[in-house]
Amino acid sequence: MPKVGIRDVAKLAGVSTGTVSRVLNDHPSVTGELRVRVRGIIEQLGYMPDPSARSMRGKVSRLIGIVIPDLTNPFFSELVQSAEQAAARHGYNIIVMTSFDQAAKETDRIGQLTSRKVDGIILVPSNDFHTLKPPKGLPIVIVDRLLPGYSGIAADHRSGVRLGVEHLVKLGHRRIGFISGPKDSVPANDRLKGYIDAMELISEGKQNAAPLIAEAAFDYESGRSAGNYLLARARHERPTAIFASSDQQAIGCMRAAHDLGIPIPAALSIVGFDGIPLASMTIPRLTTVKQPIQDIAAAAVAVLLSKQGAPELGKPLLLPCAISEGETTSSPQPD
Amino acid sequence: MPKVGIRDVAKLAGVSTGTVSRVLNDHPSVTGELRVRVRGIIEQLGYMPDPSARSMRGKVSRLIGIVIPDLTNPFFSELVQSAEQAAARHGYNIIVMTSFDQAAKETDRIGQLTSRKVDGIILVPSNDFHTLKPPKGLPIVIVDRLLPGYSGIAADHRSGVRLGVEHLVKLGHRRIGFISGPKDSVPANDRLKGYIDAMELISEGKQNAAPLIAEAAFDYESGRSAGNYLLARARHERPTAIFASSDQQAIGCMRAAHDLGIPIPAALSIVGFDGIPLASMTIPRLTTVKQPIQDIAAAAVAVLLSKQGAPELGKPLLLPCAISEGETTSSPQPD
DNA sequence: TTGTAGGCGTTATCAT
DNA sequence: ATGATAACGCCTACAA
Repeated sequence: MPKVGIRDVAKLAGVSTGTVSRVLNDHPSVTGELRVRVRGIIEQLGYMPDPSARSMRGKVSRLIGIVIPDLTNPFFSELVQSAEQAAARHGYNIIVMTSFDQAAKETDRIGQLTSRKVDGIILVPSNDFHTLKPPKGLPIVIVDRLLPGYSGIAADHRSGVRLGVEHLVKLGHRRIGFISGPKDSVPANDRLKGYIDAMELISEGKQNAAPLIAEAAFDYESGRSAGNYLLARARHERPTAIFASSDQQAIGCMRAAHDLGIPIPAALSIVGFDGIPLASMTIPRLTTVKQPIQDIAAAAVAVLLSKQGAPELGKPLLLPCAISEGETTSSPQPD
Repeated sequence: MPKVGIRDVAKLAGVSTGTVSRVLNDHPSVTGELRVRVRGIIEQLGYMPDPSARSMRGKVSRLIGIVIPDLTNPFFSELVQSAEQAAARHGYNIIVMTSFDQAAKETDRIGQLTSRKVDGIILVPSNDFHTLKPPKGLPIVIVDRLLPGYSGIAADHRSGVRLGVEHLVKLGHRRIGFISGPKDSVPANDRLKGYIDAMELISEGKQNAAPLIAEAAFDYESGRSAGNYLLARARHERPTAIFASSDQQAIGCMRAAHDLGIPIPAALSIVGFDGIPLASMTIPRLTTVKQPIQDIAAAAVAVLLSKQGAPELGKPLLLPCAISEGETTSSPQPD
C-alpha cells in the first residue's frame, strides 16, 4: 500500500495538484463545488499532507516547542498538558523539552527547536543566571517566570493573593498571618504585595491589622515551620487565619496546626495558593487560590499563532486567579 | 543573515554537498583529513542540518511520539521527562500527546504522529475499550499498561510487591495486611499476586500468616477507608504492618492509623508502591517500592531506536522495582 | 479560477 | 574517495 500523496488526490479528482493544495490551505480562490469534491476525495483516500514537506517548502511546521525547568512539577505538567490541548485545537503539535533549570541546557534546547523550524516557543526560563539569546524571527513567549524585555504571560499573583486575603476578611478575620515565599523570587514578592494591599485596606477601616509575616521556601516542610512560628503565641495574639504563598506551604501549615491541637477551620482558617491537585486531597480539603493554568497556556498558544496580539514588552499579560473554596475556611471564633 | 545550508559548507570547504552529507552521517568512505576539515567548517559556520529536509528525503525524522492518558499523573509526567532525556541522548526529540483515556483521541493522536513521520511511538494505552490499530511499519512500544499482541515494557509489579512484603517479613512481621487495587486492573492483580507469593512463603515456614486483604481504588480516600477496615479489630488480631498497592493508598492509610491513635512505625509499619515524589514528603517519610520509571523510559527509547531488541510479543520486558526505605517501617512490638 | 513548473535542503545513486 | 544530479512532497509564482 504505497502512501497516498497529493498527486493521487489530484488525479482522482481530475484536477491539478495546485488546486488540491489550495483546497488544503483554504485558499479563497477555489470554487465552492470543486472545493467540496476535492475534500471528498481527500477524505475517501485518507490523504494526509506530509508535514516534513510542508515545513520544508513553506514557513510553518505546525509545531510548537515548550521548554520548562521540570516536568515533574505539577504546575508545569499541567501547563504542558493545557498547551497541548490548546495547540491541538489549531492543528498544532507540541515538542516538550526540559531544561532542569540549567541555562546551558535551555540554550541548547532552544537551538534544537529553532532548527526544527517550530513556529514558536513557549518558555519558562530557568532560574539559573542567564542571558536569553532571542532566536531572531522566531516568536517566543515567556510564561510564569517573567523576564524583562520579552512578551510575558503569567497569573496575576498579586491580585490573586489579595482575593484570597479579602475572602478571609469577609469571613470576619482580622489577625491574618502570611507565609511568604523566598525573598529573591519575583512571584513570591508579587504575592507578598497582594497581602500587603489587602491588609492596608483593612487598616484604613481602623481595625487591628498588623501584618504577621513568616518568610519561607515554597515547600511543605518550610510551610510547617512557618506555621509553627506564626501559631506559637497566646491565643488572643495568634492569627485566626493564615494565607500561605503555596499549597505545599499551606499543607505543611495544616500539619503544624494539627500537631498543636488547633482545629481547622474551627480555630484557624487556612488558604493556599496554586490550586495543585493535591489541594483537594487533604482533609479537610484546602481552600486555595487557583492559578489559571489553562488560560495561561491557551493565551500563550494564541499569541504564538498570532491569534492574539503579543503583550507589549514592558507589560506582561496577567491572568486572573480564582478562589477554589475548600473546607479550611470559616468565620473566626469570638476571642 | 541568510541561513547557512549544506551548500555554503561545501563551497567554503571546496568540496561537494555529497561529501558534506557523508561527513554528517559518518559515512565510512571519507578520508580522515577531509572529514576533519569539513567538521571544522561546519563548526565555524554553525551549520545545522534542516530536520524537515532530512526527514523528507530520508526515512527518519529523529522524532519520537509519546501518547499517555494524563500528563498530570506524576507517574506519566516522570515517564515523559525520562523519555525526553533518553531520546535527547540519541539526538531525538519528543512530541507529547494526551489521550485523556479516550480511545478515539488516542487513535487520532497516533494518526497525527504517523503523518509526522515519527520514528517510533511510546504508548500508554487508554483504559477505554479499544482495538489498537497498529500503524504498519511504525515501531510502537506499549508501556505500563501492557496489551496482548504488542511489545511491552513495564515495571515488574509482582516481584516488586514481593520485595516489599519480604522486607516486612524480615523485620519480623507476620500479620501483614494488604490494600489491593481495583480488581479489573491488570497491574493491581499483578501486585496482589506478589503479596500472595510472599505470604505463601511465610506460611510454609508454619507461621501464622493468613492473608488480610482489603480491596480499594488506588486513591488516597480509598486507602484511608481500607486502612480503617484493616485496623478496626482487637490489637492482637490487627495487622502489625500494611502493604498498600499505591503510595496514595498508603498515605491515606497513614492518615487512618493516625486518626485511630496508632503510632507509625511503632505500632504499625506501612509500605507503599510507586515511589511518587509525595512519598518523601509525608511525616514520617513513607517507605515504598519504587517503580523504575527512568529504566522503563530508557528501554522504550532504546527499543524504538533499535538499540535494543524489542521484547517478544507474548513476553513483555519487566524491569525490577527497588525498595526506597523511609521511616514508616520497623520491627513489630511484641504482642 | 485553475494548471504548470520550479525549488525548498537533503540524501542516495551513479559516474568519475 | 569524491562529484554531479535526481528525487523526496509540497507550495506558490506565474501563465493561461
